[in-house]
Order: sequence, then structure tokens, then C-alpha cells
Amino acid sequence: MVRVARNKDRQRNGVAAVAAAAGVSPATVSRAFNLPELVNEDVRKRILDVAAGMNYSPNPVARALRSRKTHIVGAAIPTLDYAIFARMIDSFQDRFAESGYTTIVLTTGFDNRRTYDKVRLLIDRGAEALLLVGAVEDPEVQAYLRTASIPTVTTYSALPDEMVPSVGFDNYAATTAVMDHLIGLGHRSFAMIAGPVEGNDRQRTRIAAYRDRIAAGKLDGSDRVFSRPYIMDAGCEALTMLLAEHPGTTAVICNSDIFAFAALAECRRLGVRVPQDLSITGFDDFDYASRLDPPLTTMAVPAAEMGRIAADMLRRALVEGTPTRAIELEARLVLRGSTGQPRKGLLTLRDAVPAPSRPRAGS
Amino acid sequence: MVRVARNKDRQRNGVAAVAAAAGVSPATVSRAFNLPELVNEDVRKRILDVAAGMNYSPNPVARALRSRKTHIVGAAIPTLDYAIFARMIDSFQDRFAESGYTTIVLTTGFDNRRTYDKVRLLIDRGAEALLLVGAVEDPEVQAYLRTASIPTVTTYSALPDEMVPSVGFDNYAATTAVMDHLIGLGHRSFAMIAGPVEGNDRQRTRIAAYRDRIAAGKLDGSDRVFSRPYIMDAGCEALTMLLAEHPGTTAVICNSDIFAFAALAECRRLGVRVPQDLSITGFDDFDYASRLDPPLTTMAVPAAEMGRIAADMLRRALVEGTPTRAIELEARLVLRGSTGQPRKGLLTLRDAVPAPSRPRAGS
DNA sequence: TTGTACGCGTTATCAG
DNA sequence: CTGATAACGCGTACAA
Repeated sequence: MVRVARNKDRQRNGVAAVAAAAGVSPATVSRAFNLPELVNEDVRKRILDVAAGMNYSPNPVARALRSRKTHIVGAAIPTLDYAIFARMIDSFQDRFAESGYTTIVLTTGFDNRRTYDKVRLLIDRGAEALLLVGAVEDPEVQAYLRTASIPTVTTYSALPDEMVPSVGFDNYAATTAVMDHLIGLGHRSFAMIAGPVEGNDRQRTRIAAYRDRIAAGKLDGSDRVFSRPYIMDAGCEALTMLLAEHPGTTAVICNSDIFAFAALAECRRLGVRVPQDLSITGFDDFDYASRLDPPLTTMAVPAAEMGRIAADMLRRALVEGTPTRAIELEARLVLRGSTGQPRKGLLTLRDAVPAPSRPRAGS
Repeated sequence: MVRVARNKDRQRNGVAAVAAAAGVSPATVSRAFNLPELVNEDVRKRILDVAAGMNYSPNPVARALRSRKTHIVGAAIPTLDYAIFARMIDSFQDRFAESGYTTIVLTTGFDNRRTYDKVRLLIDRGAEALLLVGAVEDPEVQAYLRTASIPTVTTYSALPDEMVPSVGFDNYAATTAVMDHLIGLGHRSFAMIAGPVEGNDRQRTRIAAYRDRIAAGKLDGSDRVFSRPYIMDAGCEALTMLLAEHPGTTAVICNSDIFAFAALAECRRLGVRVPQDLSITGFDDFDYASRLDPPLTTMAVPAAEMGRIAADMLRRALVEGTPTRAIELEARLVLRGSTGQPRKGLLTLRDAVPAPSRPRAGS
């Protein structure tokens, strides 16, 4: 009885079943899939035919256990709910899929000081390589990456001096370029609407660039940095507060197109003309930036490119053992209609409009 | 030599290493993690301490091979690059993570007639359950789901009669509600900007609802359905073409807020006033819908809710064996400022503005 | 309550 | 070029 059951099981099993059906050993079946050039052409063809007929494909779990290769890569990003990361991940994943790797994406929120759990989860799940966003600020993650030598890249920020290689752009230079553009137009009094800063080197770097440029030019606005979550309402609130507290401001630098969108909407509501009364810049260059009213001056971020290059770097590290070296990409300032010369006099609120209507009804 | 190497290996191994360090057998270590109540409290505590000290955690690959449970679920969605799916996946993933499941997300594009490869990839990767978007239209996927009994839900569309249970809303009713709202305002001449229709039941259903309502009310516009990719520029082009070909149109139904956004932008450029000259509706209720000018009348889609409920349904099917039953959610029409009574006379283009400026420079 | 022994399905290794 | 055999790391009957 036992023998019979055993035999049945053997039949049901993957390689064994195919081997039996094709009249070869399990090892040969395995080779037919993994090292085809080592198998006689006829035999290989027969095996593959039999396998296809049985709808067989090798069990990746067993394969992973034995070969210690999961063909899984991990990505830990702040959120999917924000187009710029989604776009990067899309291209990362597509690129890696070409080499037979599957990507597991985890979201960590924007605070990089607490990402160890998620990174650890990716590792435990068998991730052979990691994509992270921004500087590694969690000491546990730093320690882990130091000891375990798992290929890793950080994205979004160019961080040439960090231990972990980066694929990103220079956030400091980007913000400085925005400032220079505005200063060139004659602006002297600034404010910034920034994203979350805790554990977020991108925002900190941009804020530093902002303050440095203000100090260097003896300009106004060093204290006018409003940190907000990436939500339209928060951007609107920030703009209103900003104009109320600092009516002398002539240019608002938004660290996301979302904030710029919100700022434009709020300006319309308040009767502030853009760019005549106030200049506004964005960051990211979303699809809609050129269709805002006025079209948005913003920094175009190479999101898809970062994903693709990150994938290429990790793939080379994985399959060729090529060491990974930091690559700096360029963010490009796209000049459109939301920036212009500063107004001469005081900020006058024209035809202020009531706050946006609440939903009137359901249906 | 061999023995030494062996012993070393034993030390390196997971359970064995911990077992040795804690002075117990591997089985007890395993139990300490999986069946803690079967292990003496002191022993268990010692084991867990030792394990923590060694930074040990059970290898999920071996665990999966042995227990035939991967704790992986798969999601195949059209694209990540579109907020509504990202939001759904975010909540799906969060919810499933609470039960220790990891989600693998794959993007398939909008054509459901060719999704077998991706579904198969998820299965091969060990997915124990599947989330899909919209009706299953790939015959291979249908066949697969019929034979392999893997818990699956479709989302976004309420499909009570399909084999695979769904968590979604009634797209037909949603579009009908939009139409009824506009008809109630007095509109008689319509157009629709739709997304891709090939292998996309959501769009086909909405178009059917649109045409049925037009036929039922003896209204105009049955032929005015413009199918476009979800890109701002495409939406702008559609609106311009639509007004050129059918200047009698008084209401444009957009099947995405992206199209509505584009339509509003294009109307501004063409000097068409909304809603005085033209009423426009959206679909999805993105964050920015209430901040558009005018605020957008749109269908609010329960994206996060769909993800959460889909996760709950699959989780129950997985851990409790509870059969999965379709759930219909509600999409809500949010009335804002982009819809109003139809204009009386012909459409007059006021102060037409030049097309949006190309980027003027880099920096 | 704990230990022993086996097998999950595959692939690496070595022998032929 | 092919086959036999032994792991990969874990979970679980079964015995103690």
C-alpha cells in the first residue's frame, strides 16, 4: 500500500512526473529547463513537449530553496498613491521582469527613520536586491546593509558620498535653479511649501538650498517654510496662511506639483493673479502641469528613467557581479506661465470667492 | 573535513543553529514560532531570545515549500500610474499585511483579453489568491480559474452573474445617474470621452448605459463617444474634436477625472465657459476634483474600500474556507460646479487663447 | 512537553 | 550527455 501511494505521489510531483512520462531521470528534466545546452536536442524537445502537455512548470519555491535564488527583488517606497513613485516603480518592475525577476513593492511612508521592518520583510521574502527612496536614515537598515551584502540602490536623491549607491538628481541644485530663475525675474521675497521633512532628505535638502540661496542673496523668506502632507487641502491651507502671515511674499516655491496646483486654486479663490501678483513654481512635472491655469513652471523629474536605471544597475550586480556605482541624473526646469516679474506694490486681493462648495447631494 | 564542514553548515542553518544555541531540538524551535502554546513557557522564551540575538527569522521559502502556504497574494491591475488603482492596491496590501500576507502587484494594461501571462506569473510565484480588475475576458484565465480553485475576486465592476465573485459598483447605474442629473438640468445633446474599450468591461458598460439612456430619452449624441488613453493631451484633443464635429453638444460626460480636467483646460483655452456654455462631468473624484475651476461634478468611486473588502473576502476564503460572494458597493454622484442648465443658443467661442506654451527652456 | 525522522520539489554534485 | 544521490530549511507525524 505504502509503495502504491508513494508511486502515485511520485507521479503527481513535478519533475518526477515529467521524468517518468518522458522516460528520463528527474535530473535531466531539470537540466532541460535550466541548462538546455547540456541536454541532447531530441531528448530536450521530448521533455519540453511532455511538460507542456502536463501543463508543468517548475515550482519556484522549491527552486528558490535549492538554488538560493528567488528571482525576487524588493522596492520600498514612501507611497504608491503618488504618481512620481508609481511611475518609477512601473519602469523598474518592467525592466526587471525582462530578466525574469519579480518585484515586491512595499510602502513605508515618508519617514525613512523607520523602515527596517519593511526592509526586513523584503529580505525575509527573499529579495535579492533592493530599491529604496532617498537616503538611508534608519540605523538598523544601515547596519543591515553593511553586514548583509545585498545589492541596493537608493533613488530620487543623488547621494554621491553615501555608502549605498544612488540613482537620482541633485535636489539642492534643483531648488537652487528654481530660486535663480525667480531671482533673475526680480523676486526678493519668498516662501516654500514643502512635504514632510522628518526622515526625508529630499525635503531637507531642498529647504537647505532655499535657505542658503536666501542667505547668499540677502533675500527675505528664510522663515517661511510650510511643511505639509501631499494633500490638496493642506496645500491650500498653507498658501492662505502664508499670504496672511507674510503678505510681502512675491514667489512661492512648491516642492510638489500637488502643492502648486493647490496654490493656484487657492489664489484663484482669493483673487490673487498668477503670475502678476504672485509667482508659483512646482516640482515633478506631472502630466497636468502644462494644463493648469496658468501653465506651471516646474522641475521635471526623471522618474521613469530612475526606475529603469536602478533596475539595470541591480541586474548587473546580480547577474554579472558588477559593482554598483552612483549615477546622477538631471532634473530639468520647465519654464511655463506661472512665474513672472514680481508685482510692484502690495498684494491686493481682488474678487475673493467663497471656499469651494461642499458636495451638494448624493445620488 | 567533511564532518567539520557539515557541522559548520549545521550551525549556519536556521532552525538548527538556533536549536543548538538554545540547547533544544530543531522541532522545538519550529514550534516556538508556530505553535507557541505547545512549548514550555521558559523554553519558548529562551528560544525566542536566542533567535532574536542571532537575528534569526524563519526562512519563508522553506516554510512555503514544506507547508504549501506561501503567504503571498497576487494582484493584477491595469496600471499603477493611475491614482485610482494605486489607492485600491494600497488598501488591499495594507489589509492583507495585517494577516502576514505579502502582495505581489503586476500591471497588465487595460485590455483584459490578454492577461493570462501575468496571472500565470502570479500563480507560479505562489500566489494563493488573486485580485483582478474588471471582468475576466481572457479565455485562458477563465479556464484556469475554473480548474484551479484559487480564491479570486474581481474589482471595480459589480458583476453579480459572473463565475468569479466581484467587489465593485454598478458602472451602468453610475453612468445612468450622471445622465439623469444632466437630463434633469435640461440637457438633450451629449458626448462622452471614454477610456480604452478593448477588453475593458467598465468602459463598455458605461458606453452602453450612455447610449441606452440617449435612446430611451430620444436624445442626441449616441454616436459621440470618443475613446482615448488616460492622458491629458488626449482628453484635450477629444474635446476640441468633439466641439468641432458636434457643436450642438451641451454636456460632456468624461469617464475619468483626467479627461474632465483636460476638457476644462481645453474649454478655458477655447473660451468656452463651464457650466454656462457646456456642462462637464468626471469620474473617480480625485483629490483635485473639488479644486478645479469650476469644481468638478463627478462620480466618487470607493477605491480604498474595494481594496479593503477584496482583501477581507480573500482572507476569509484562505484562512476560514468561507466561500466568496459578490459584494456591490456604491459610487456616489458628487454635485459641484461644472454642471448646470444647458445654454439656450449656439456655442460661441469667446476669447480663444493659443495652445499651451511648449517648454521654453531648460536649466 | 520534547525529540527523531522524514519529505515538501527542486537542483548541485559527482560518477558513469 | 545522463543518472543517482544528497541537500536546501522547515513543519509535523510519531514516538518517547
